[in-house]
Amino acid sequence: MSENKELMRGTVEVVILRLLSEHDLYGYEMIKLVNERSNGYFEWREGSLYPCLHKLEGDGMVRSYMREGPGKARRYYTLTEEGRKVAVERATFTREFCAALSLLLQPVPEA
Amino acid sequence: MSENKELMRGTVEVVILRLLSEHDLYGYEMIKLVNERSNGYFEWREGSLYPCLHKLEGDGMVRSYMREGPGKARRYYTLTEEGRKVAVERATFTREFCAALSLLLQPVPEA
DNA sequence: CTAATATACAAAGGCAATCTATGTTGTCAA
DNA sequence: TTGACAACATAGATTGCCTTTGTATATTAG
Repeated sequence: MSENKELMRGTVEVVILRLLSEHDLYGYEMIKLVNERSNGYFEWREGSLYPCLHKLEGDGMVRSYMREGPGKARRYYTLTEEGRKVAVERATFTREFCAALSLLLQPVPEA
Repeated sequence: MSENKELMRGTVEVVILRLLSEHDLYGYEMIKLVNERSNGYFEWREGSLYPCLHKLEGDGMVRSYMREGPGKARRYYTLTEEGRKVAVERATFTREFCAALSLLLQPVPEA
């Protein structure tokens, strides 16, 4: 499903923000979650995700904290107030963009 | 409408191919057409389009020819047989990708 | 008739998000 | 104890597009 990796561009941030709108998650969990939910259209790897998470943290969109438990300690991410606002805006915009693109790409009517 | 230029990535080629599936067009015309049809979500400029057209021609997806007429001579583009096939495939794939992304970005249900 | 604007094509150079690749540490099952 | 997997991390390369600049012609305004 790697027909066009370029399409993924600009989607990582907004997908992360949307995921965290439901509840806190740790990085590795996001990867599994997205790859399952997208019916194979997304194929996230660590290298795609972690740099982006760090950037979002630097931008004040998310905060992180360690949580101990069974297994290895995990770094959970949570939305800041700003992040929660931006999540809605960007998700809305991106859905509208998808709609506009799909419209442009409608099948050509048969003669 | 330049909230996220990265979203445009990987869309230029498929949109061109889809446009040419209807009838031949020249470059400048494509720009105007897309910017109108997309309700402002696309803001193509020359620098986005022409290099991509040349690439598609190099890849054997399109052919071009000059057409004289009133006004300045224009270079028209037309799909090759291969290009016509790829146009359908890529447009379909991209629409499915948009659907998958929109699904991921569904609004969070209110509590 | 002249200036300004729009049409039309072209290409060099740079950016920035992402991918590839690799590394580390810790856990668990065989 | 060895392999596989979980979990995080980052350096470096890639690449498509944007910005900028350039050319030339056509059209409209004044």
